[in-house]
Amino acid sequence: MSREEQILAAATRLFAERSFDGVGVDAIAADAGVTGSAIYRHFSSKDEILAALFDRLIDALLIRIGEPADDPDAEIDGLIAAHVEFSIAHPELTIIWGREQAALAHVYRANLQRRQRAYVDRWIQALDTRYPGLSRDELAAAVRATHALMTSDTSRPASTRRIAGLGPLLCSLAKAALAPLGDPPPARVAGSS
Amino acid sequence: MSREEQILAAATRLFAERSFDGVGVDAIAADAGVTGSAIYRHFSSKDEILAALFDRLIDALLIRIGEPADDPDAEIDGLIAAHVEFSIAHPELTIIWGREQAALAHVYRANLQRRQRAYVDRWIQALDTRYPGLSRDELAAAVRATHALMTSDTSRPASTRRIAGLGPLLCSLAKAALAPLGDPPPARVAGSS
DNA sequence: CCAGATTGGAAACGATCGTTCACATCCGTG
DNA sequence: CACGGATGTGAACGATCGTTTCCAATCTGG
Repeated sequence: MSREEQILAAATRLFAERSFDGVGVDAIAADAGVTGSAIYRHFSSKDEILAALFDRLIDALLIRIGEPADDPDAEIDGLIAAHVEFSIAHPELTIIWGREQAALAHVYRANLQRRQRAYVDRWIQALDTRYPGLSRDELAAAVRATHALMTSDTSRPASTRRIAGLGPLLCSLAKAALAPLGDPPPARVAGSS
Repeated sequence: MSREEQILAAATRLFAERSFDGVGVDAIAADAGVTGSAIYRHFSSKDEILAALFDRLIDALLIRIGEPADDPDAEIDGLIAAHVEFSIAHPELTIIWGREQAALAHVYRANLQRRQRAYVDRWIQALDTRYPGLSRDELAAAVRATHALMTSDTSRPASTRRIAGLGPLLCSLAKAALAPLGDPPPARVAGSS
């Protein structure tokens, strides 16, 4: 594990436990086994560390969702499973993702928002196909609601035990939450009733 | 509006926009029309301001939910409506609630957690009555998931427009999300099929 | 009008913040 | 061995942090 990765791992842990503004570079460096000034051999600023974390986060997320499925229901199920699995596999990054976006310096924010929008658009596309007739604002709100539901375990106090079978539970809740968005569209060709 | 309320209003706005650690007492005071040191005429510390915000937040929430309803479905619907309406009426407090709990000083944390547990227990009771047979951990996870869904609009970028009919949409999504928890329990006395 | 309490401002405190700089150490390559 | 680049340390920087202190202004009740 390179020093750079050690620093990122320490920053991930500390940013999640406290916050970006609540953690100093000296604390991150100490957790990585060096002194504060050594941070600047690997990152040009504290902000760049946070930006690197967001970049890795989106990478890990985009890798999980793969290529779109043809069947609308299968596509949504795949997106849900990927998102839930990510939030369980990387709880600390998930916490940072939901909490520290405003703390990201303006210089790096545009890039994060662009990649993030690509991810959300994939969701909106999937929902629009499966539940047609909704406005883009409504679709975006539904996506936000579903994402919040799936990452809700990160708001659990760190002391409490993570329950077994959490992933399937969150998947079923997320899938069910989308039901009121509408009935499935009619199949392209006439067939079964 | 008393100076104390002005300070709390300024703190609410700034803590929500930036974060607790990211806002200095001078900024809060300036927003309230005084200098930084004047803060300490009304609050003993910056932490006490945050504690006061949490206290008011729980107050506003507990007032909204009122007394428990007899019908399990009506009770859940009431809880959902109250929570959604609160998060829409007080978006800044909702942001702070979800983001700054760890920033609250240890001295004030126990009180917040006690009152918050009372609120969550009311939810767990309602869900346990309507969807019996689940473990307490599962119920707690479902409550967290539903709460996250209902407050998801606070993760919207501040620049985007809030959509009309957001409240009913979130209510229906929240209600539907609970469906996979199980079928309704049989009525106490034999009657309609 | 005056005594006392309330409220606010200016300045300063020690601490911590992110960052830089000068210097030492190490390591691979010639 | 000599050398240059990569890596790390310790000290210091200006800035900002939360807080305290001292003093002035304002208000209130007798």
